[in-house]
Amino acid sequence: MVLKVRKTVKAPPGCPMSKCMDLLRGCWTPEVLWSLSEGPRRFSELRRDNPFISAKVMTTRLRDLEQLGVLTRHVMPTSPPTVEYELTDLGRELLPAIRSIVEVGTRLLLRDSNL
Amino acid sequence: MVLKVRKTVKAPPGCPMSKCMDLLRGCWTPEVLWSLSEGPRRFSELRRDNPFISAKVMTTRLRDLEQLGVLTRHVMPTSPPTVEYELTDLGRELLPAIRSIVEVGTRLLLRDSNL
DNA sequence: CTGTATCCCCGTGGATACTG
DNA sequence: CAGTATCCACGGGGATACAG
Repeated sequence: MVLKVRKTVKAPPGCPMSKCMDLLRGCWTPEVLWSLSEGPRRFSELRRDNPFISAKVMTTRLRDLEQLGVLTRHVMPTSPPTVEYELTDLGRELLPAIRSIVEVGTRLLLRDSNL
Repeated sequence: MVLKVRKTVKAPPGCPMSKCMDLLRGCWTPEVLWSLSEGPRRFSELRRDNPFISAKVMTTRLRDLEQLGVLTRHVMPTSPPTVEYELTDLGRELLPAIRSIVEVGTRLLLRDSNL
């Protein structure tokens, strides 16, 4: 076994932009958070919301985001199991940025179709 | 020589968020665009603005962004050479999203230091 | 001053099969 | 239902040296 010594630093700490981007890392992350913006959702619901995200990636993103304190994972003792994900306060703080991204993207798409 | 046949599709076309994120690809991209938000800048100025971005990556990002129509590259016939980069209209449309990212990040940083 | 050319590492993500 | 386990491909990015 080898310890990871390598620095993973991609941007200097203390920079506002990277502070935010670090939480949005992974090109599917904004989509997942967006799905959660209206309230708690279950794993299968998230998958239905984003049919192009594989189960593996979905799980990875959710685990990472949980680790970062962006969302919470709540397992209910049912059978079959039910798991609910919900944004934390920190997660909700990211929504304005994501909303901007969506708005800009929407405008660009409209532009395209009007050409 | 091998032809690239593999699909590079990361998100379905027609999705607003990916429409915007495609233009912001690369974790240094927002920083570069942010540096250009106040007007045209030269290569060396951009490097000074973002001392953590290597020359190679800076060039790569600038070339990609030029290709995408986000900025223009203007070479002046001086010696030594002078090159100026400037946002296009499309590039300026991305600024609101980037501004949001910066704002959120700033708020998170302030929070941290107030703890 | 404005880049190129290598080389290499690592994270993200796709595909597929399998599980409690 | 809610994941895991593998394996693999690709692209971004760091480091360093070199170039017109």
